[in-house]
Amino acid sequence: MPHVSPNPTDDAPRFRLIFEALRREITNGELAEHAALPSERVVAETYDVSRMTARRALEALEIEGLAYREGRKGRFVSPQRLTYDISQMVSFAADAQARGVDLQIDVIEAGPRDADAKLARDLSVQVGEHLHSYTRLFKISGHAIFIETEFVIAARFPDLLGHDLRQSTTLLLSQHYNTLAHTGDVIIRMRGVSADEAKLLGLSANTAGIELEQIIRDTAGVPFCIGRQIWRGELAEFSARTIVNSES
Amino acid sequence: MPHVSPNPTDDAPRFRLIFEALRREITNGELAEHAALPSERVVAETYDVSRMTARRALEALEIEGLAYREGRKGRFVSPQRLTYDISQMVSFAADAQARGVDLQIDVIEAGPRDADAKLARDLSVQVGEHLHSYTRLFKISGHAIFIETEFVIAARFPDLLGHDLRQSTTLLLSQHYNTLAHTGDVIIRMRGVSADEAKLLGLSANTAGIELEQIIRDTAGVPFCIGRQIWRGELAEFSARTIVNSES
DNA sequence: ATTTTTCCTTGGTATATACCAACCCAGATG
DNA sequence: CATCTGGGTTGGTATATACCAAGGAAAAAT
Repeated sequence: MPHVSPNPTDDAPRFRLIFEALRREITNGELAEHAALPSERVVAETYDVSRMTARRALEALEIEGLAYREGRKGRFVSPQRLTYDISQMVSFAADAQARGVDLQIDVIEAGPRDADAKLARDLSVQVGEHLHSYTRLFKISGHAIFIETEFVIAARFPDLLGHDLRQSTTLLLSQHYNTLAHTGDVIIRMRGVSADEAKLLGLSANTAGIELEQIIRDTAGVPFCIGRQIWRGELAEFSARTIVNSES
Repeated sequence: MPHVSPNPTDDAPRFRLIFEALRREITNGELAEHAALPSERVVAETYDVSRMTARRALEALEIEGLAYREGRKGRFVSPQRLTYDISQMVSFAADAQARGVDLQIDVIEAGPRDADAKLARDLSVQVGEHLHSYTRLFKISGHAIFIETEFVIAARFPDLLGHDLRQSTTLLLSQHYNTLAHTGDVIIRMRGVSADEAKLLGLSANTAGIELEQIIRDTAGVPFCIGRQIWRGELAEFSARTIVNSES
């Protein structure tokens, strides 16, 4: 009997009730991290709603950060959020390895790239300056977390791309080129992931993610690296320690 | 003729093509900031798709940060993103006023509140300690930007709620209680807004937003204020200046 | 001139259906 | 044994429809 009109017991939308029921299952621990959630069709049948309504409930879980999709395999319970400390300029890779996390870095692309207007400005070089550019996918325990593209001044780091990029580049730059990250500017914003990014992250296009843009400077205050990361928004959180410029 | 099968000219989903067409209109400047976008029904007719498909295209614009919804009034072009510098502990209110922004603060709620486990830990007080709590809605040029709830130790700031809260509380605390923000910890994460928050921000429930949690400490390093903000994700970005702890 | 009413537009929710592409696994084939 | 091949699963896209509630604006009543 379709269109029976609003729910009699509760005036909240039906997808919301389903969402709350599933959320309870997750927070109660009935569903463990990375456990498979019921599929759209199963949810639809279980709660006697259409598949579209079931989907809305499941999508609400994703937005809430409680679930994630893995391509066409299904939906799964999100693990605890990963905290990334942006005020410690220590590289994510070095930090993760130090904490014994099962980190894996895939190199997606690496090659030369000339500075466009924005890169030139951020790196304080001329437009057209030769840069190295490399894009890497960071995974933890097999789960994609974020994609990072970095741009460094080629003249300053000759043959950088000849090294193995599946490791912390912070360490690489300090060990082989005597360049130490000292200060940096970071910008964080929410935005939709592109089709390419979605594919790498195992998301569907137009999912919201968090973009992190970093300008990294050496001890002399000279910028030498631009990093752009796009994170799965539901898996990460960013912490910072701030000290006031005591203008008192 | 329904179900005519994939688009012949382009194999991208149809909602994506519409999304891109609308995006072009926005980035080209054909649609100004805060200008009304065509409604779901108009888009559906214009591009000869069903309303659901039209809706998907419009929702993609929201995720991308290019559009926002205002209740049931319609969708509008997002203004330029607001940058909030989290490493300058200067209050948002004071900063905005200094830059001549038309900021308006609505007090939603204010009253006593006892510390729960998490608040007690963050403020280094006993569970049950009396706190002042107040929730305020920040708007710029009439557009809601974020909701902030702050918790301060009541004993330290007697009669704080007797003051006008429609101003920078950073200033309030420094002028009347001689307490200066000096250091702070910030956490940023993406999460869905609750139904209440959505109403205040003029969003629909289960839209993604950005949550910002701050612990603010005085010059002696003693925490005295916890702030929790939930931002419209598409309208904001957060910047930070970081200095490495030079562990070299 | 002000208030009330009505109507239309807008997004919000929901159903029912259809076909597609990717994926996984089990069973058949080589 | 390894490699194909189906069939079933999953989400992805898309249509067509229906009714609701909130909001705005113009029309009607006061």
